[in-house]
Amino acid sequence: MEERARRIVETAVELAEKGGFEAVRLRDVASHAEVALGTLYRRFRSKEDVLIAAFELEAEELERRVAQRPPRGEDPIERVSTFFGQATRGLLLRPNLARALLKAAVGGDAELAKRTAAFHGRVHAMVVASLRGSQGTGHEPTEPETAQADIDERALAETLTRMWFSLLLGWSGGLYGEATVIEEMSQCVELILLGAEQRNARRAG
Amino acid sequence: MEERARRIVETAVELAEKGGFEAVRLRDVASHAEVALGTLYRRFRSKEDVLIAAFELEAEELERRVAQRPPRGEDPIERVSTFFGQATRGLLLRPNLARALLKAAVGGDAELAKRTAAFHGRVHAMVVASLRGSQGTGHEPTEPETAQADIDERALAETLTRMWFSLLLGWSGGLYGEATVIEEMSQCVELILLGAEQRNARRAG
DNA sequence: GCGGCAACTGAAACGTGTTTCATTCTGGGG
DNA sequence: CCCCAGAATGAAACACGTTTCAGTTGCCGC
Repeated sequence: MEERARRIVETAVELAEKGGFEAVRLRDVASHAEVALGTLYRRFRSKEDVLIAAFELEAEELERRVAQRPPRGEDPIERVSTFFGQATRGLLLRPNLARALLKAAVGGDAELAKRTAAFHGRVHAMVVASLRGSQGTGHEPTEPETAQADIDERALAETLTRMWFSLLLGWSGGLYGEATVIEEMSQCVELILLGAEQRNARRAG
Repeated sequence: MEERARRIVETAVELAEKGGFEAVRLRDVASHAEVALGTLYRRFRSKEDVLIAAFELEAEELERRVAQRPPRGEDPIERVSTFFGQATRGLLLRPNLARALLKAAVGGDAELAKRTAAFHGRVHAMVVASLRGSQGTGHEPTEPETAQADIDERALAETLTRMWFSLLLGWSGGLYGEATVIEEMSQCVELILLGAEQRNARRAG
């Protein structure tokens, strides 16, 4: 990321940490980042755009953490639950920032929704890795036989990621606390992975 | 709902149908509803507040439709899938309005998040009814033995409703079309209900 | 009727996201 | 060294959600 853009995003993060979405006033962002407002608008289409860029940084951080300490455990259910627990706790370390990022992620227009979808895609990859219990990037060559499983894994990961996002939105609205998000997410992982097992068994049988 | 408030919400719905969230300019709403802006702000805390009130009307409409033609079928999975299909198609009949309502539902503050949660609650009740295959309101007296099942049903319904909402957000952002929402939702219903079956079987066994 | 209080009104003002524009800077090619 | 296209700047303007307020209206108890 180019120097000015980086400063802009960093400043937005600082302000969001302190006071959430509303505290990120673009005039302040521009002046603290020492750029003109027009420059900010040359790089970013909107306030949401700036914050979604920050969300992408957050995703990178999560990827680093997961790469360092990949979820262990025998059971895929356990590994995936652990992953989401880790991700949730990491994001919610800075609650005001997290709320601001979520608001930006759902508040943007269709163009920005694609960038949010890309963020989801990065989470999927980590979920798939947790499912498999490998530290792979999710794109190693696989045997033809596992291609179908691949598709299924991806669909499961997408579903779980959507679920996670939805729980985070509930947290953001004050409906439940961090512990509830993690607990509910574990329940969901269990339900959905058990369901997938069962469905595959029925189709095979 | 009081006369003026009703006119305000109706006007907001009309404008939202035509041009979505941004087209609902509160000055226009007030003047078309023939009230002063100050009056609008006496009744509603914000633009989101007005639109969430509209969302509640939408919920009532859905409840009427479901009461008239409750989802049939032998299988709970089939009934719940049918319910969500019906709900999705009903909401997406007016896509601009639907997007506006969703944006309001996720964009509000903590206070409004509670009202959104209440909307979810109404959907839960319909999901539970579909699960059971009865047209009940969800509050008939139940035998003590089914109390535990009740809790489980409610948790399942909440999970499914969150899932639905999350898919609607994806639709709203242009990530997928109506058919995809319905299809994905069916997959989820299948996965989650099979998973619940399986989990209960394991715990019992 | 009448007084008074609460609601309504119209209009202005404010804050902040976003746009515009004339001017100034800057770095790379002649 | 000079030129200039593209980028950056500073400042003003605009749009719209939201707030404020002084004046008006309408209703309810007396």
